[in-house]
Amino acid sequence: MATPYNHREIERKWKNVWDKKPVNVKDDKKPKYYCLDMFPYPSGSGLHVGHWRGYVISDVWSRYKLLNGYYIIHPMGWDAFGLPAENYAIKMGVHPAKSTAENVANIKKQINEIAAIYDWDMEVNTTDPEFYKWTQWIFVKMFKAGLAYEKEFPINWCPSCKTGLANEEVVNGACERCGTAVTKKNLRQWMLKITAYADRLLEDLNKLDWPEKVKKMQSDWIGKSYGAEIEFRVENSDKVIAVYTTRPDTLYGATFMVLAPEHEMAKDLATPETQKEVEEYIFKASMKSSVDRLQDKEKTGVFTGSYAINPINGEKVPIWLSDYVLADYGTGAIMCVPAHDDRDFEFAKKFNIPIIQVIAKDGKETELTEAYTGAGIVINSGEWSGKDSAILKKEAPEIIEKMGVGRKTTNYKLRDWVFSRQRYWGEPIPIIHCPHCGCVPVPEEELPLLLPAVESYQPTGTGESPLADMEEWVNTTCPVCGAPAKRETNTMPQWAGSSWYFLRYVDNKNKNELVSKEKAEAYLPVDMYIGGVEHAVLHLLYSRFYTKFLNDIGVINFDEPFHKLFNQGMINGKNGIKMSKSKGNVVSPDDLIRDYGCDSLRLYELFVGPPELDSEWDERGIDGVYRFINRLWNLVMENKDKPVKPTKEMIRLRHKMIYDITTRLESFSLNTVISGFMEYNNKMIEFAKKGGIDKETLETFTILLAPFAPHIGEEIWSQLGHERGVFENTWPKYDENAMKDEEKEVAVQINGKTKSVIKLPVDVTKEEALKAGKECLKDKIAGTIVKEIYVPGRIINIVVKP
RNA sequence: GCGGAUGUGGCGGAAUGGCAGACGCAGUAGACUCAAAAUCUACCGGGGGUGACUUCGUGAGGGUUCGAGUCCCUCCAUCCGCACCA
Repeated sequence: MATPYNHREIERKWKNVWDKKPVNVKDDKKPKYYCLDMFPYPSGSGLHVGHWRGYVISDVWSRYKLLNGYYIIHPMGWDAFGLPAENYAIKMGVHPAKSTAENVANIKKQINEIAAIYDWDMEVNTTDPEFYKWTQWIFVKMFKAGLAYEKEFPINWCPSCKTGLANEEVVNGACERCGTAVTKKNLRQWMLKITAYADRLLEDLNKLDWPEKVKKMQSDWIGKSYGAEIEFRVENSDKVIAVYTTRPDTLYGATFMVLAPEHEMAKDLATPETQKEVEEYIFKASMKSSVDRLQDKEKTGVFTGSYAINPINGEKVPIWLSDYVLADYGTGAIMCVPAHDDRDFEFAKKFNIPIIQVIAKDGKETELTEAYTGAGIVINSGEWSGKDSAILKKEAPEIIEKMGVGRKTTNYKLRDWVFSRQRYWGEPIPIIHCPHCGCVPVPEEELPLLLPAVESYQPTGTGESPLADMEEWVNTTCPVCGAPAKRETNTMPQWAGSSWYFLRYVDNKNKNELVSKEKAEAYLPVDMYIGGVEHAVLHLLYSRFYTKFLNDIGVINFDEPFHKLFNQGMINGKNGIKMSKSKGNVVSPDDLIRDYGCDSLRLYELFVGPPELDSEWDERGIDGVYRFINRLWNLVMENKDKPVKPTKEMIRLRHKMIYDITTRLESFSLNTVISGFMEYNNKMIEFAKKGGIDKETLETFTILLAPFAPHIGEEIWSQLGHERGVFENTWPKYDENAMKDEEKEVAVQINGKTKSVIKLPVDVTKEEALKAGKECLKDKIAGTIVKEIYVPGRIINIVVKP
């Protein structure tokens, strides 16, 4: 009996070997392949089996590419600024710098248990001044390019996190982090003009090999629409109100107009009779939170008392105020066509405003019980009547433009990025407020602007950051005129560092540049990015924006950061419940590694289910892969020294194995790769029982398995008598001819139902096959044969009529 | 409301339009053992039949096809995203 497989000893052995001699070393003669994980924020609770999955996938892919002859860039770092780290620090009563350092050390230890080929020489930490120097530098460059600007307006405010939030951080009216309902707060903010890149961010999605879902989420988030701005003159006044519409074809049906309560003209439109009511409505709207605004299904509104003139037909239309119109989209005012817009219909019904149908499916006016939003024939529209509404929709903007009452235009849902946070644990925004010169950036040579140590880092809740209390830090002099001036006290959001960290890995010790031209050209951009889907419109959009900006100012020579993206599914606890400390269903990898070994856990992480879907963790399932490893070990131990001449069947098995594993791996069907290993292992055991299995097949299996289970891969490879490591091989190639069977089992059917199975040579002719098929079914064919079908190697189907 | 994904044994899941349930977990029986664990062997969707067999079966209902889990249409359920963006 051979020595049983001892995972503890063998895994320790190979970890030591790799520490001394890593399997992936820098080699500029090889093509590079950059495989990146979304870097973690170092929380105090550590990793669970769900976090492992993404890291295992990226390591398997990296090692596969390594065997295909690439030099692999596979770095890891820490997204250590931001609310999670700071909230943890406040909870535990320690300084964020200290708790962050401890958590990084802890998680690094856990990540090393995965045995991934991370290159720790490339490690970055967003809280390291040598790193955030460049985060600040990018901000200064954006400021100089006019892309960072100050603005005071009511922003999304999380009362629990006590900070402002970007639109992307508000989910269903609640804070993305803590779930607290978001309120509005009027604050002076630093903004980044991401809208200046809206078109490029939208169009360049086409270049990306990303999941369609993520591309769609980004394109919906950018939300480009095509339409027209149309000017309505206010009756008895020289005021003009512009509205934005995507349906200029319905202009004749506009029977009223609605302005957002925040619209600059809202108050002025009130007449003495309506003034009180209008002011009340405006006040009430200003008090509403975004959650209230979402939840109020019933439309509210107030008539201003003024009328506008529809420019196409000179009709008088009443001007209303309602909070269903958003102030910061389009012009903050809309023309309302109740017959062809659901919201306008609802509003018109409630306030008894006339409804005029201008589009009919078949050209005939009908009684409308709801808005008709589809296309059709234009009616009741003067000289436009009779046209096809879809065509008119495209023509109308030009007609309006010629009339001098508007123009063709586009709009975006995307808003500029609220970039300042009223919190301590972030990069200080490197701006100095000078009473004479205004906003002046900290000179580039003075960066990094260090985050000062403060005694109280708790958020103040006042809209000021804790830095505001540090007089000696806040008070400074203007770098331009030397006058006394004050520092900006807001900090950057967590997304600041993560928007560009992947660029820094390849040149993380460069004191003079964010990344050198040579290294950027040699190693960037990222070829494969692996992480969860939760960042679809946050980190992934921001990173694209940063990359495009850095490309524009000549730092890098590409404008998309991540060529291919893979979103792994989550691993949940029993009954699909998300793993969390409070639910008590967190499965830690530590015990599993002790009992089953790293290789078993790596295999099981992939075997649980398709990598792109969420999976349920079943504790007992890992026994299956553990048994597989042991059976493989026993097979190798019992057969490695037997000289077995490979038979045709063994050679066929070997090539089929390479083919199956490679095609499944290439299509990222990693769960079926693992089941493939089990299948082929079982087949090799069958051969072994009948006399033996040849060494080359065992070797091939070992190389294929090595990226998935590297310890046992190395160990078996060395047991098979090799001095050099298993990763010094190249990925095996299959030969199509060698994997072809001589005979195939063919199902014989009558009317599509299998009645028998026969073995046929693969080169049999159709006639011979059908003859053999009919021969074996001769007792069962009752009636006349109407059709005979033969699909080589698969089925014979005899179609019979009774 | 709009958009997307998913739906297959007791469970996780496999199936270029061609033998549904690969692979694994759990389970049943047997071998080994004083015994247990581990391991090995066999079985393992439902109904019917002693049996070679037969019949039903991939969320529901239609359709296309010699043949449908797979393609088309209409629903249902679950999950995710967006949500007054004019």
